[in-house]
Amino acid sequence: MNLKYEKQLKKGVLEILVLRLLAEEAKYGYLIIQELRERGGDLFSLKEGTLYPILYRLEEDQLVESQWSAPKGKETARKYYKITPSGRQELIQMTELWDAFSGAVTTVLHNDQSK
Amino acid sequence: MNLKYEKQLKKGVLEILVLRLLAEEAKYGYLIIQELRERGGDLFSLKEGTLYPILYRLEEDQLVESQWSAPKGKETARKYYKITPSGRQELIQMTELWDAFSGAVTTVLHNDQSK
DNA sequence: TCACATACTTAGTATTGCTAAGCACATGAT
DNA sequence: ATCATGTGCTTAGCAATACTAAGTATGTGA
Repeated sequence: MNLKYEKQLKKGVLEILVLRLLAEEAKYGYLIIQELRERGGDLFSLKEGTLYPILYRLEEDQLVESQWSAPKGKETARKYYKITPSGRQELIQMTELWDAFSGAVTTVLHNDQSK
Repeated sequence: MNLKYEKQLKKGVLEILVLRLLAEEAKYGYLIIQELRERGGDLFSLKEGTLYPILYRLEEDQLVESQWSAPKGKETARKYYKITPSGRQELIQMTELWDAFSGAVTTVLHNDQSK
């Protein structure tokens, strides 16, 4: 049942990924969902019910800030999130942690001692 | 707060790691904890309260089988877990999933489009 | 005797991704 | 005109899992 493991693998990682996308430029939620699907296909696809709580947590931790757009013409109002300075610092540390962690996992999984 | 993210990164991965260790040879719980700490340091350190439920889940899913050791002399009885054939199949699929997933995450995190 | 390591178990908590539903608006097809 | 679809945000409740913390039992060394 790969779906089960796939779901678990996402835990914790989605938060880093979202922060990374926001480090490029301010974005709104719906766009983040689309970009994640573009970059990771099914592996990173997620529903609104997953993303928005992540954004709320990031904002609560002051890693991002939000601002409603002033809709021009017929546009729907969008809530734009941008990364904060402390968000950038945190992203650096999280990236280092990810590199160390994923490297260690890969080493164990591919370290063939089983003859 | 790196501890928080570290905890989340482990989710789902610990199960694969435990299965991988058992693919080498039959092992008992306490030994698995020690080997994980050896191989991943703090990143993989886990408490009994985390490991044993993982083993029970793996057994419930029939990916591993357990057998109590016949204690020789003064030894404490130990419960040995060994991987099953379907456990080996699952491990292969989980490893492929991990490689694809971790590769995709690393690509996003290190893809410098932020100028 | 008392602390510690080994070895397994389990109850309860927090985090987080999920489903599912809802609201509001715009657009295109029937 | 109505109805489905896409955009865009919100929220309640569920399930999985790593955690803390405590318990049981044995053996060893100070």
